[in-house]
Amino acid sequence: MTHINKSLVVLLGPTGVGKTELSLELAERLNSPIISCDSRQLYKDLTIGTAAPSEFQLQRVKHYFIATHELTDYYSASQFEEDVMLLLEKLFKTKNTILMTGGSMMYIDAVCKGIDEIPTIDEDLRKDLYNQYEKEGLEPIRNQLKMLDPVFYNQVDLKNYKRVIHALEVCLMTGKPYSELRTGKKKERPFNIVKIGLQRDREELYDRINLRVEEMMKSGLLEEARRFYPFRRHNSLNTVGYKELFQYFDGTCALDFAIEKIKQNSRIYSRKQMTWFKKDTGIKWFHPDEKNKIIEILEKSV
RNA sequence: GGUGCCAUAGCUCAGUUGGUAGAGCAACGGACUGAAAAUCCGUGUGUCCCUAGUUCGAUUCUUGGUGGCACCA
Repeated sequence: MTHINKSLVVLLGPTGVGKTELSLELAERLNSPIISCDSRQLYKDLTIGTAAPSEFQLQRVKHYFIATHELTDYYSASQFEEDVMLLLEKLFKTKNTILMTGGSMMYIDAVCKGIDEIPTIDEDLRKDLYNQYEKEGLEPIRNQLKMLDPVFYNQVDLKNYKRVIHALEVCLMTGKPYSELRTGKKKERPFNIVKIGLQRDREELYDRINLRVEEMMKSGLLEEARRFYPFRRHNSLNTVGYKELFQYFDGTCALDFAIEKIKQNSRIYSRKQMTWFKKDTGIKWFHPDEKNKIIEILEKSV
């Protein structure tokens, strides 16, 4: 059923643009909790390095998907879609407008556009394939994929091991070609979606990112990273701000170099986010200072 | 002050037996359907320090500058 009076407001933008601060104000104004849409802030304890909302901010507005998962947990865009859809169903019973904010592009799309129904891969199967990949390289895996799903084999970037391996995983797991399960169909949602994009001039954004990294270091990012060094093989720690410091701990680079790399990788990440967002013509863009304009738009559209 | 070496992309440097140049890093563009802050792909952006010669043609050879480094005073 469609609730035409229900709206999901999505506040998005590149890392460091100023989403968190504005999201609190908007949430209060909309009388909404905040659904965080961040593939790293959802892990417990990655507080400094992911610039997660502070204790104080979390008290100010109820947040979902902040520090809810263990560093060793497996999580994905598809699970996020499922979790958020269930949550929205519940929240919309008492509220007409819900705010979601974050910069994880695929998570946003999973909620707004949906994602195909493909089973989560069995842990052992994934392990086996990665063992094979480490021992024999990608070639044998490519060949298997070519046999099981020649259609996808011809589409996929054959150098991108994650895509190749995942396609084969799905084939082996389901007994069906991966390409058959990939419909790419957009799911209809029973609520309106309003996307607000936050944007700054590149120089301004880069300055903020660089400064924020310095502040993270002052706040104790080095100690935070050292604490989770034992977890470095987990995906949750394959994250800008941690992986560079792990290299320093490994002794493969100097601390100053690692810090510069964090800044650089954050800047690169912000560009990748913008590359993705630019394709989405449904986003209305604003500078974070244009708060009144944003509120005006929201009052008109929700 | 003298002698020697160097000056080429944002940086570190190749190179052109004279036909206006290319690597790494950086920078920038892009792809993206269950690990996405992941993973992968693409692009050279240049007064070859300045000046005057030689030459059909000079970033390359020669003269004179300028700047840097080293050694000798």
